[in-house]
Amino acid sequence: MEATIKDVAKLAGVSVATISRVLNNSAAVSPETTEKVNEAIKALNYKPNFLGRNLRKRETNVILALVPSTEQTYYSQILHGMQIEALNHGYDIFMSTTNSYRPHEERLLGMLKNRTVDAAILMGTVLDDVTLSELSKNYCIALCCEPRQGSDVLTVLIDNEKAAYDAVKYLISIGHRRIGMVSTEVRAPSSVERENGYIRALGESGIEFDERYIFRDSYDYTSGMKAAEYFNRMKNRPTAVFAISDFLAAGVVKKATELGFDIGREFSVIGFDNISMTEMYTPSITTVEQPCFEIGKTVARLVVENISGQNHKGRICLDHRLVFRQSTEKK
Amino acid sequence: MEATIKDVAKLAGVSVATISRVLNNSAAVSPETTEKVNEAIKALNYKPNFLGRNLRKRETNVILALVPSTEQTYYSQILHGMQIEALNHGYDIFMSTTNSYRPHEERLLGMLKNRTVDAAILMGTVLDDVTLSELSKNYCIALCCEPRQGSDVLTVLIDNEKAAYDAVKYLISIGHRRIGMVSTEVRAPSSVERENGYIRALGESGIEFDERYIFRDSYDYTSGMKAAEYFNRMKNRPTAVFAISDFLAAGVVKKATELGFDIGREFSVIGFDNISMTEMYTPSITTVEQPCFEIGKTVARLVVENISGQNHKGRICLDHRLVFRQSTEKK
DNA sequence: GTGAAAGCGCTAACAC
DNA sequence: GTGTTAGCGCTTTCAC
Repeated sequence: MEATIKDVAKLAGVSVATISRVLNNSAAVSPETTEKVNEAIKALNYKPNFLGRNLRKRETNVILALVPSTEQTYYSQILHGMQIEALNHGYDIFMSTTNSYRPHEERLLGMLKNRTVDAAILMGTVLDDVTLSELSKNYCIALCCEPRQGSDVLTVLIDNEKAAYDAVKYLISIGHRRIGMVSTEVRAPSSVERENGYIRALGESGIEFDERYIFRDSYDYTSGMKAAEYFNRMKNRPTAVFAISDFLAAGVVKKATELGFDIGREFSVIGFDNISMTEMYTPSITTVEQPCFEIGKTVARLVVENISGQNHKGRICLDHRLVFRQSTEKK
Repeated sequence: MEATIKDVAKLAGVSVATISRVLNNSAAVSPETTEKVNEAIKALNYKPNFLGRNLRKRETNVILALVPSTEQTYYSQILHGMQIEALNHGYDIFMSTTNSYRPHEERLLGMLKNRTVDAAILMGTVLDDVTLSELSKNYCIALCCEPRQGSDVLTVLIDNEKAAYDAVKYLISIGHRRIGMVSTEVRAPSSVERENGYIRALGESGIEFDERYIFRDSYDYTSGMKAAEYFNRMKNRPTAVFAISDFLAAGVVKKATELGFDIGREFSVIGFDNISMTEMYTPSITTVEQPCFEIGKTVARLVVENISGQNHKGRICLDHRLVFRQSTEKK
């Protein structure tokens, strides 16, 4: 059996209130008493039970970070940023995966309701807008990277439309006119916004948009390979491809290489996220980088502030940047 | 203000004890009463406060999974396995990162002491053996994939020595005699065991072990590139390389390709972990696969059983397997 | 089958 | 500066 605050009080010869005061530095305690208390704490190897504390204080100092899966390594730096910032404010970040499966996600969000956590940050969700809005009325939640239309839930992310626009504009600037895009059938808002950026960049450069230049399938790299095959079979093949994720871009590069294309300035590929693989790949892959660490820090800070009564909401956009690598380079 | 069990009791016209019974199915309650209670619960949109429950029951049904960082995607399937299995037993898995930084790890393990979590699973630790053993006396902890010598803490993993042995034996079987190894300066037990397997495989095949054929540096792929450069400068260059991680293997492949080596049967590379990149890479990389999902399920199950009073300890080994890809194939 | 009441470990108001 | 005490929301023993 572990020591409780009572045991410490008894040993130190003071009341439990005094122990609590020393523990929390919540009121003045005389130096002599403080020392006695600290000795008793050490002697009993006492650790406060947070269940008691949390129940009493109605808070846990834990923030839940929900990701669809940990397969996507770009979450790594976001998580790191959240953790560092949260720690600064006395909070811990716990991560869990929803597997993009509604019952899992609902179970985890139930932890807001049963007070297991103080807040939740969602990096993607399978909930509908209504459920999400309803939830945000009563609990402290935020979205990270993946926005929801028609909801003013606090959301920290980049401007996906502009990021895609910049990527495609760059492809145009190095001479491409027929530019394919690899997207997903799942209409995630970030994907839709990236498609819009692609379309705007073409339009501004007087290139007619042709729906057939967008290939949509799943998220994994085999879809990128399928995309490369698809583009290869077209009459007017694209000479460049913009993919909404690095996995897809890698698939395109892999298959295009097999098909004999010479990846670089002549046949260019741009991905999205700047996961570590893009640098390790041969050829290395040009990509759009999200400021993951900053995104993580920002969303954690705002969520902590919301827990303390503030009311940040709506979108907070941070700056993306293009990272230039071999897949768009002159040889 | 949220509804509490008292509010529900009042509305349903019964005692709080009865509400609790209905909630937990812990004792017989008449059908009529049950219905009244359920109606009141629905009417008030009541959700039990787990802080109260947890305090009273002295448990949280939460298991903490600690990883050094989420950069290593091979944790993904382990986590998934843990989650699925834990859920079956009514537990949730929360993950947090230690950044291989002792204060962070200690803070997180403090959650065992302050009862924020019921158990912890460590996929790597920076704690010393004594601290770890001491901790395991009083709390429910387990190690996953990364063992500790001289500790009988429950550990679920593969036989790293045998896995490395198998990989190197395979390289020998396809004709290699000069085989380099890429390891890390940090003497993680799993790395040491893999080095031992490498040495045993050479010995059994009558190949003299030469310390210079082991290149040790850091974990990331640039170290793999350095290794390739190092091996390339040797008089009797290796014709094959076994790396203790896929990142290192990818670095070797990348640099060796740049140096003009033709990766495959003639110059072979084997990695470790089977992260998704090994399949996406060009050439795809032969590697040792750990049964991650099974490892996750197993450690979660054993930990849950330990929470309920059992005393599993020591090593539990699961089977690895070699995944053959282009980096060891005939062209 | 149901209720009363104790109490999990802690904090914080209030009294002195 | 310190102690007394109520009570956070829940489960569970013990009566009936």
